[in-house]
Amino acid sequence: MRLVTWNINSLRLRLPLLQRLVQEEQPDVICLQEIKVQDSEFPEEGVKSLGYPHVLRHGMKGYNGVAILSRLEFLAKDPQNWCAKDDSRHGRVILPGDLDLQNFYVPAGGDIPDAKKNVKFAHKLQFLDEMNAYFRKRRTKQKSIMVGDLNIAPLEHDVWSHKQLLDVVSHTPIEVEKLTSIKKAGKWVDAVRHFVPEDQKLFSWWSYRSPDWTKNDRGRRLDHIWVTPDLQKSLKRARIRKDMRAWAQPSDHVAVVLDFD
DNA sequence: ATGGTGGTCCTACCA
Repeated sequence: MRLVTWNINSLRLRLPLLQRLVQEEQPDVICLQEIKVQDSEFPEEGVKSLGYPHVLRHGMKGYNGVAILSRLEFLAKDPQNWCAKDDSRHGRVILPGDLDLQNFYVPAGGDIPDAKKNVKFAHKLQFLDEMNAYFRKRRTKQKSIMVGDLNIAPLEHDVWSHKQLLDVVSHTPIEVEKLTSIKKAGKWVDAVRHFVPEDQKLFSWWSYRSPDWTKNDRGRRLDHIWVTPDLQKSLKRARIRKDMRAWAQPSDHVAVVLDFD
């Protein structure tokens, strides 16, 4: 089984890049974030012709939006709202074998890491609290995977400079603490760090706001794949497709690829 | 301390 998560930053604009990714990886399931297309404009035929007849889409006009594309049928699908907002940040499917798969697009949180001065940061923290409550409340679930652009780089070597990013939204102590708490609540295993030691730098995002993204490699690991402990022994391989950042007209995020039995 | 680029949609907003 091959699973991919990718913040595509506009599905319609980057459908050709999705096609290239499909040709190169042949994933069974693809979780997308920031599709930036409302459901009525969703490129249904384009996605199906890539070999994905089963689609969950949860979009809105202009912003956000997630989708799950699958070669396997869904036993159930269930997009969900968070923070009492209909802002298209989540989708969940059950795959054959009762594999539970959740796809999240956590709010980025704006520029100022202070919930009193910045409502976007307050929204991000509230979203994380709701995720925590959700995973704490549901029974210990097996065969469960959660992926997405979580907009937090939790570990010291998930950012290019731990010291310089301590006060930068995505790597502040309060965000890291809340994400770590969610991880504990769901007993999640970080499927990528399962294969890559924590002292090794690892990024999935490089800002557009740099004339040369390769210079000094100033990235962050914002995109994640977590699995429940029962799946840990099934994990085969995980990769972050850094090379995709050098594609023509790229997303600022690259795909994370997981192989498992 | 500041501004840098790229997406949607049409005037700013968001990343």
